[in-house]
Amino acid sequence: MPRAPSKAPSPFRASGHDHETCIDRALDCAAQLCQRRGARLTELRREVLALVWRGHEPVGAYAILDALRGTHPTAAPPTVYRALDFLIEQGLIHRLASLNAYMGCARPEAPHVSQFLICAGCGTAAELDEPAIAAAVLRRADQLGFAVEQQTVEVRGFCPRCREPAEKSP
Amino acid sequence: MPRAPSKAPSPFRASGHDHETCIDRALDCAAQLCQRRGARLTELRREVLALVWRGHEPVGAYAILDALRGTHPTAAPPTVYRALDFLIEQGLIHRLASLNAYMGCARPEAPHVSQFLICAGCGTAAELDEPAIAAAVLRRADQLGFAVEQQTVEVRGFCPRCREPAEKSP
DNA sequence: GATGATATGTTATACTATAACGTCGTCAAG
DNA sequence: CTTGACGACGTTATAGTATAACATATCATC
Repeated sequence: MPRAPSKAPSPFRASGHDHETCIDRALDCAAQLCQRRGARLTELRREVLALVWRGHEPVGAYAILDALRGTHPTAAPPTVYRALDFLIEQGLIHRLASLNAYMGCARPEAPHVSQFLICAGCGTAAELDEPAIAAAVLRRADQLGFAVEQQTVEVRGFCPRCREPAEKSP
Repeated sequence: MPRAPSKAPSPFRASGHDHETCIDRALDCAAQLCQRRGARLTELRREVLALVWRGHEPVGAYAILDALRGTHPTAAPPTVYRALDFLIEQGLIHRLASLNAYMGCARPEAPHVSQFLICAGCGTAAELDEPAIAAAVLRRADQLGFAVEQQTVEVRGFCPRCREPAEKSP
C-alpha cells in the first residue's frame, strides 16, 4: 500500500505551510548549537543560513550569492563558499552532490546519515534519516572490507504532489 | 567477520590484474550491444570509452579530453561530453555525481541500479549491484508516496588495500 | 547522387568552486 | 598597553565542469 502515508510524518512540507516557522526554528537551533560548541555564528553566516532556508528546495551557491548582495553588495563567491563550508562543518546544512546545491539540515542537533528524495517536478527535497538504508550500505561495504566514511544517497523522482493522479491510483 | 571477502568476487580489482582484458572485454561488449541496438559506436565514442576504461578510477571529462587530443588534436569539451552522453545513454558508463567523474559500467548488458564504493586512498571505485540497498531505498520512498526515477548511491571510504593494517585487524 | 538524420567541428560562454593574499578585529600573554 | 596569534572577511584572479549555438561532415536510404 504505497499510498498510505506511513507512521512517520511526511518529510515533504505541505505547499501552504508556515515557512517562517521553519526558518526561525533553524536559526534558533543554529544559534544554540554554535553557542554550545564555541563556534561563531556570525551575522554573515546567519544570513547565508537563512537564505539556504528560504525554501525546501536546494539552493545553488550563486543563487545565495545573488540574494546576499541585497545586504552585502560586495559579496563574492568566497564569501558564500566560506559560509557554506562553516555551516556544513557544523552540520547545519547539507550539500547535494547531484545538484551542486545546498539545503538546510532537518535535524542539526545530532550527526546522522541522511538520504535525500529530490522531486524533479517541484524541485523540493526531503531529507530522510532511514537506518535501514544506511545499514544496508554499511553491511555490504563491510562484507567487502570497505571502510565507509561517508554516504551519498540522493534519489531523484516525483513527490506525492507532483505525481500524475493516473500514476497515483491506476 | 568483515574481512571475509564474502561469497561474491570482490568488485575491487587486484592491483596487478591484467587490465588489457578489462578494456577489451568492455569494448567488445559495447560493440555487440550497440550493434544489437542499432546505436552507432563510432571511432570517437569507442576511443572515449577506452579512455574511461583506462583504469578503475573514475576519470574527469577534461582528463579524457587531454588524453583524446593524442588522436584528435582539435578535440574540444563538447567532443568529449557528447561522447560521454552517448555512452551513458547506452549504459556503457556511469557518472559519479560526487566526483564529477565517469567510469566504465561493470555490467552494461542489462539496466540495473548500482551503488559505488569510492576509495579515498587509491581513487578506485567499485560498482555494486546490491538489490538490498536499492530495495531499502525504494521501500521507504514508496511509503512516502515518492516515485523513484533514479538512485544515486555513492559511498566514500577506504578499500581493503588502503585500510591501515591496524584498522583491519585490531 | 539527392535527401534527411545523425555525428562532429568550432567558438563562445555559463556555472561551480578555490587559490592566494591582504585587512581588520578580537583576545590572551607578556 | 602592546604585541602577537588567530580567525573572519574582503578582494582579485583563476581553476574546473558543462552546455549553447551554429556550421560542417558523414552515413543510411531511397
